[in-house]
Amino acid sequence: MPWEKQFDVDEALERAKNTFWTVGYEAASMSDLLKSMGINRGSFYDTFKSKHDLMLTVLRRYDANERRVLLEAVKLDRTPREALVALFRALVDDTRGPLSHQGCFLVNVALELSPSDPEVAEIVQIAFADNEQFFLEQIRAGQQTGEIPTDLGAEELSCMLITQYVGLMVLVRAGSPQTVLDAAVEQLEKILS
Amino acid sequence: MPWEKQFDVDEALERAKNTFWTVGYEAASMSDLLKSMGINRGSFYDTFKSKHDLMLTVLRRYDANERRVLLEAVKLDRTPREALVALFRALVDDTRGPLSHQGCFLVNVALELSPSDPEVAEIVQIAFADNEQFFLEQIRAGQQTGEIPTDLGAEELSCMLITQYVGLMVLVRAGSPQTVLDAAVEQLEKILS
DNA sequence: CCTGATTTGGAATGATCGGTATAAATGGTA
DNA sequence: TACCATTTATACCGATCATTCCAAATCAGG
Repeated sequence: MPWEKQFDVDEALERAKNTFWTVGYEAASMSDLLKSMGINRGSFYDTFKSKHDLMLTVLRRYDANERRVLLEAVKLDRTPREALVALFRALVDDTRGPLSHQGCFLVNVALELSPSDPEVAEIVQIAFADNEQFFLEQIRAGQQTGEIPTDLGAEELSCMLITQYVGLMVLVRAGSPQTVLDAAVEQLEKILS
Repeated sequence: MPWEKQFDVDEALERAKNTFWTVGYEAASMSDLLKSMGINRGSFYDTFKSKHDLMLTVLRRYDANERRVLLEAVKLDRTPREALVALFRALVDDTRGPLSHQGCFLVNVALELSPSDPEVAEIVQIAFADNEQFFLEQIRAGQQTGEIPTDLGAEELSCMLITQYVGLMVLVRAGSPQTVLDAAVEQLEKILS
């Protein structure tokens, strides 16, 4: 089995992400991770160095491959306002299905590790700021075409939206009733029109 | 030293809360807890039964003595709209000071334990629903006196407010810039007038 | 069919986990 | 002062923690 890796690194990272996502960083033991990743101890420490480094790798991968990709996907074939609405609808619709009540990986990690882990905190803050920037761009574009009212300050509104984004993800994970999530998004739509 | 407890149970719970609040449930070891509570193992298991039972006790105590008390305090000498504004201002002002960047104990626990701990989930859901009810009452009262616009649905708005509440607490713990927190609250004030 | 670089599974590491057991210390009562 | 219920401090429990280590297994190049 020499000369090349016997397992798919990307697939292993994907599975590690799911374990961290479901139970959190501290509660995910190395045994849990190795089992879900389908590799053995030797391979793990050779390839990923440590549990902490694994988390950083997984987090950066999620940020690039999922968070940013979602923002781009939601813009396709949509006006700015439609893009914002579609994003928030997608967030609360993820509640249905087998992976429900998991919330957002980034938000979960932010709350658990940010205060004690500067490297995580930096990744989280850049991601949050980037989301806020995305909101700001959509709001400004929507205000120019007239589909979003201009009597609301774009900067303040984008800050409220990032707060709403994070809040919704917590409520989803905490198991809040679907009616509450839907109502919150509905109110948001009203404000944007 | 017999005949009566040698330590203040309430004081011990207060200190336990601070430890859970700072590092979370999983990351708080029994050694950490005993040290911060200032009691020994025997006394602990006699009085509090287990780490898990301690968390439930602390959580219920926080809910009754701090969350509910804050809602009542904020209503004193204030109109409904003023009460809502004062509450959100207080949330983001807690960032300053030595206990900053801790967020809300209830929100922290909700995200870490709700998916895996039904007892915690129930306490959290009742607390969130009670906060939402508080928001709804203030909105309706404010709409009757005319200080809050009636073109916004009170139910939807209260759902958005509980989402904002939770979201702000996460951003505080994640270390978001004060400007973002202030802007989000400012936007909220605009919507309420 | 060797050789040797590489990965494998799993044993072993010391530390720490939550929780229990116990014996010494305590101080009001008799 | 002898008694005794109670709390104290600490030794100890098996389990599990993240990590290290190593011999056995593997297979391309020679």
